[in-house]
Amino acid sequence: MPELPEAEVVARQIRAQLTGCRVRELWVGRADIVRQGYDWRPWYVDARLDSVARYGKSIAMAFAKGGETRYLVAELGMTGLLLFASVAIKLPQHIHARLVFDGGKETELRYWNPRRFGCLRLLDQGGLEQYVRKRFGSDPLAVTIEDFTARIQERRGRLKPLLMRQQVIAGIGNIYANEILFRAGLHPHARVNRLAPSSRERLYHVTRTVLTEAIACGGSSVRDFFAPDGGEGSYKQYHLVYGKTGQPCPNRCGATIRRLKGERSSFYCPRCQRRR
DNA sequence: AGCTCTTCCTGAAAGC
DNA sequence: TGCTTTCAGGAAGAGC
Repeated sequence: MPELPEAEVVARQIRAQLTGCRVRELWVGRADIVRQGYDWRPWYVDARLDSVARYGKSIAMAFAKGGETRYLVAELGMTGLLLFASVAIKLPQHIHARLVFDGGKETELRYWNPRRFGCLRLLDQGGLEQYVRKRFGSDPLAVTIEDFTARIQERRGRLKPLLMRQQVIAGIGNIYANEILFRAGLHPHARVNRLAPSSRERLYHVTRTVLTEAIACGGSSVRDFFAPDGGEGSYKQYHLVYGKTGQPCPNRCGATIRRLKGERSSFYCPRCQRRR
């Protein structure tokens, strides 16, 4: 499941490989995968890929043509991938869209998504701004410690859902939320507004460290994450709690990792992550 | 505001 | 072995 680090790896590879290339064709295999702007497909022909950005877990490609800029935004959902054609050839099913650039096989990008929790959007400048404003809060790698703690302390609920709330902090999903909370020594159900200032600051730094390290590793390939070039991320080997129910706590505290019931897989150490 | 439940969807894994 | 059932999960929306 691509989260911020995986999306960042995807954006970087596309940026390196395809920036400046001209679109020959935008092929869409199933119309319902394009959630917004389906009728704008023809515009993209002959446009050039100008830049690639990441918002939370989404990847936004900016195309330029005749002084105008439009965007193709990809939400990967759980199982979505953007793959260069040479890689996608191994995954013939579930390719819902293809972006064909001038220059042959190495310059084709395919959107693969078997479960289709995810979509594509074709947006103009205003559409992109609205999309970003509505859905994405602060980027954890760009936000200052002051903004981060201010955003957090005014909230009332539990810590883990807040950390995964895209409108507040954008890009963190279940895997990294679990890893961050363990490393910060904070319980998933800790009350956000009762965190000590030192805990909030620790959370800020741990979040950035975990995400930065994960990006440097190329992300986590937990089930089926592949970068556009087919590479797998290696950060999974540094996971301390995710998917490790019953195993001894990596801090050697003597407790075993638990999984909270009635909730989407929260993995934590009951001794190292106290609720207070 | 925040919490829980439901929906979307497919393939892997578990159950019989 | 082969069929059926369950489950996982990001995000959005409904209802409380």
